[in-house]
Amino acid sequence: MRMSAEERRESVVRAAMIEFARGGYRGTSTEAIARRVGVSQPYLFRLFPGKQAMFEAAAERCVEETWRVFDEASAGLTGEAAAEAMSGAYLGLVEDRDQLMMQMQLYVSVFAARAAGEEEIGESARRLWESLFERVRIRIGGDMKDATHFFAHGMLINTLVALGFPPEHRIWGGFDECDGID
Amino acid sequence: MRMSAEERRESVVRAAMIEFARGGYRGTSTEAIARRVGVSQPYLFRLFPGKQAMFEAAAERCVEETWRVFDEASAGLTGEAAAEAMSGAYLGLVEDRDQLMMQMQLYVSVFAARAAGEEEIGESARRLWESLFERVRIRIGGDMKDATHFFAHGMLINTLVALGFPPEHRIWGGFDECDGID
DNA sequence: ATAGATAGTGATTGGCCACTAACTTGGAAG
DNA sequence: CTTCCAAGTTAGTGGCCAATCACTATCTAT
Repeated sequence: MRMSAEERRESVVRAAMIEFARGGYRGTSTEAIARRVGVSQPYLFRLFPGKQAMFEAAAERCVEETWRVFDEASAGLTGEAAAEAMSGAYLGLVEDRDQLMMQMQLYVSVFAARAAGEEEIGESARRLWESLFERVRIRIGGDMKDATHFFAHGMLINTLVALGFPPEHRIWGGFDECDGID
Repeated sequence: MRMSAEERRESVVRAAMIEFARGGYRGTSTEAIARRVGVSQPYLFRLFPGKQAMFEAAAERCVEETWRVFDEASAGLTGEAAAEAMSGAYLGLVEDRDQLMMQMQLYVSVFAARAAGEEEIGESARRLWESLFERVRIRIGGDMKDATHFFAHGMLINTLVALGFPPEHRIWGGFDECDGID
């Protein structure tokens, strides 16, 4: 039950990832996060300065986690082989829809923040994303075009998952032959 | 000032597209939409049964509009030429960020609705999307893989726009050589 | 044992927001 | 001119939710 603040923060981040992924920033109540953690709602504000900080922590964790998946899958590989391994790993993430959706929520939230005049959030999100892009690019051999294709197919997968197309649907077929990059 | 209910509904849909694109479903108040239309907030509820109906109308309009752009750009063309024309047209849409973002908002909202147990919304959204996919696929020659690539790059563009990468940023470079499909 | 610190709760509040009800205005046909 | 309908408004309500405050419980070190 009782745990250190650091441990609690960790479980809050994980719960926040799930809740924000499903409800978006505005559509998620801190109450829902607290319920998932198994803690009272006001206590969240001892662990984080505010709701936004929880979202940012969840978003950052999400990007880190994505790289971890890519990194593990392609350990020791380079070029085309690495690309195929990472594509396969990303397709595996389809099972864990929440992580893919947290990405999407990050994107739309950044846009909302920018539309509301808060550009700093956009900058840090861009840095996060670009650093993931760069690490992937280097891993698959350094070609810009290949990296672009890789990410493009990832973003399409996100969309198909969001819309709820079942993996056996024909639209998913396009991935069978090319595994993310061609 | 005074206009027919049908005309008003039309301007509400346009305003809703902009506001929902920027704020998302939960992050957009009907007050904001009403302000943009130039009408009192309660009057929206005479024109639409509720906020959700406004969102659905905006989403449907957004998909229609996307096809209209593709259709105009590729009129009379087929195959690779059509694909290039449509890719170019989509890149043109980057200027009008709101339309691209409304797409993203549709995707995450569908996921949220599904997470909340409302599957019907997901079904109609999938039908909408799939019908766009099909029309594009046929226009570019019928190949499934080509269509998948086309949409994948579209989704990546959405992401880059959301995050606010300026068009001159190097990450956009990957599009210079292949114009959306390779 | 007990003092101090750290983990955690219950009650509350002020603001926002979707939606309703009751009323007012404008304009076109007879 | 007046009557009637559709366009539009003002005022209000109930519910939700982030954040605060004052409080309690549990551990640890001396």
